[in-house]
Amino acid sequence: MEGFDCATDDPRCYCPLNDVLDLLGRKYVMDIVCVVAVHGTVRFGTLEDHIPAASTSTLSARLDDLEAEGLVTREQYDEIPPRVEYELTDDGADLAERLRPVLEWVQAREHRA
Amino acid sequence: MEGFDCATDDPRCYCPLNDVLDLLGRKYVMDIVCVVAVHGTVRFGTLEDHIPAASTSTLSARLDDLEAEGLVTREQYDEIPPRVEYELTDDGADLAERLRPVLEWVQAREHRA
DNA sequence: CCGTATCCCAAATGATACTG
DNA sequence: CAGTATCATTTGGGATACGG
Repeated sequence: MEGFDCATDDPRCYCPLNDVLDLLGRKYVMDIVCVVAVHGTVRFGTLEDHIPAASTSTLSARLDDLEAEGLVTREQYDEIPPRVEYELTDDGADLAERLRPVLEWVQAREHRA
Repeated sequence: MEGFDCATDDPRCYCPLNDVLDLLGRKYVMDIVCVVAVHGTVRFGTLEDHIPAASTSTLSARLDDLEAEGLVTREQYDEIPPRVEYELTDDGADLAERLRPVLEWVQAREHRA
């Protein structure tokens, strides 16, 4: 991994644990980012349809986390029935773009297996 | 996310949950991959030094998982004292390469904050 | 040195019901 | 529709001690 900003002799040379990485390292989070990225803008119910393994409460909690981290925005429309749209921020889109090669690799690998 | 192999109307269009993604989405796993990638080959104790937040048992368990997924190899030398070297497989190195932009983004972002 | 075995605890998720 | 609240449960992870 040449070029990676990391002096190999420093015990803390690796990309250290932090909030975003912790968040990414939680169930469904990469999936959520991916689904939002693919849709551009997406409603809560749609997310549930796409990630049926995640419970309502978990999905909701992770979306809150993502919003708090500034990776997604939540737009609420006061209609009846209510409608809420989630969308990636510029920052979130940047992350999604970097995540894509990883997800493609995961997909390709599963296909091989 | 144009170009991502995913039809947006399919409820399962996103990169689906699978074993590798689950593994990546666990505490310290991306860190472990990164540390091994940076070192090329690394001993257990060194990994512990680099990721002090992870307990011995957790580190050991994740390394087993990574080996089972074919992402790292474990080479044991019957010396006294014993020595074990972990190394990325070709597959693991491929993943690490794709992970790098993500980790750089995480690092850069933390630096901004 | 490199782990595994145990036990324990906290955190994280699931299920469900209910509300604006 | 889009959640929140609550409760139960699992699972993951920490600490420690011991074995090869």
